[in-house]
Amino acid sequence: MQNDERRALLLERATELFGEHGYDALSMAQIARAAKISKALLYHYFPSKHKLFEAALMAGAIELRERVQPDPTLPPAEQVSTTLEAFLLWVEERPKAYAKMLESAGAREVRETMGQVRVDTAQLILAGLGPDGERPATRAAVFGWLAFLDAAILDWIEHGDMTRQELHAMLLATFAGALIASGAGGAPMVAGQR
Amino acid sequence: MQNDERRALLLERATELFGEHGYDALSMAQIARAAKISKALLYHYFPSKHKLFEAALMAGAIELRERVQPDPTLPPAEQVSTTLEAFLLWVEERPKAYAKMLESAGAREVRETMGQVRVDTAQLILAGLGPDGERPATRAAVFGWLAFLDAAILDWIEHGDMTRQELHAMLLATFAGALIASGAGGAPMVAGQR
DNA sequence: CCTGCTTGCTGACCGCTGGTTGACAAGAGG
DNA sequence: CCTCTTGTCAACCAGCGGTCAGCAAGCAGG
Repeated sequence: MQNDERRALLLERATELFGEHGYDALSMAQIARAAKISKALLYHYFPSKHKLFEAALMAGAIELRERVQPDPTLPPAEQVSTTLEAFLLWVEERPKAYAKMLESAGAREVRETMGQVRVDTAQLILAGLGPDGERPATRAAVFGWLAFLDAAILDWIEHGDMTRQELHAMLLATFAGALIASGAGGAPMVAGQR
Repeated sequence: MQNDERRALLLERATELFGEHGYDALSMAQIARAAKISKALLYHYFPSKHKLFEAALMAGAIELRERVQPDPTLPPAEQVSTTLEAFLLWVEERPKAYAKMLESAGAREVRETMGQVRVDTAQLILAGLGPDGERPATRAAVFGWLAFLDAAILDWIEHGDMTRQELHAMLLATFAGALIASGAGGAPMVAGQR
């Protein structure tokens, strides 16, 4: 079998399995068994479990980024709203996998990688806030809100008793509230995509 | 050495080490070596790593609960404010250990335990909110805010460029903002201790 | 046809982890 | 003196992430 073809196949299968079991409940031996190859061959294509997970994560992140790309012709507040909506739609398509990915963020080996993703996202939002984005309280508020976002989404997925529209409105209002609470003018809410 | 005495000593030492290294970066063999006993003896006192961690966590939780107990003679809004202040003071005394505990929450084996702690905390806050506490959006908002709280605290610990007063004001305003965003009246903010 | 090199692939192994077990030493009570 | 309980540990287990020597097959050159 060709090198690239097999690699792509393995990545696809691994992505699926990670989304089903999470990072630390899934062993390399299991992945190899599911793909009907030896563990050593799996290590031939991916140098470590951490890197394999990263590759699977990045594949998803690229697709997500395309889907939530804000429309720069819209006013800033609209951009935030539609980007958030696109994000929630994306989550709604794969709720269990998203939940497992959030869980996996706590695993020792991938904590730093996932943390970096969050830092990048926060930086994007902060950059859109202009000078307010440099104030420590605003930085903490944006980090806090990203955690709020994920926790609220987990609750949404788990209980299933809210509409996407309700959640969207609550998240958006909380974002504005957090910015105001941090002392930022909260004026030009420019979009931050994920 | 007496049974209870040794057990207490081991618990103390383990609490210290967990606060220093986190759950998954610390092995039972290391704990045993630090206490100058064999691993098997450690397992004689605590049936599993998970239970040992739980015991260490509970010891801290009891102390914390005493310190943040709200004064029921104060008006509800005051109770929230002073409880939050007491909590931040507690964190400020052991910032690194608190951060490590938050990190440890992601480890597979203790995730459920830590999740339960958070559910209990949320329940306490929701109970204080009266009828609004039963609305799905408010429940999600409270869960979200608890995550906001921890993320903002991590940012505060990591960067060290905010005063406790600033953080306190930001967290309190965000809490009110989240409640309003969830559609709750936000009126009688009754205290929820940790 | 044979030889030799590359390439895809594997079984067996390593050090570590959380967790278990059988046995030894010591003190108490008869 | 014997026995029973209690504290203690070395040695072991299966599973983990990760490594390595070597097999099998296809292709090139003589």
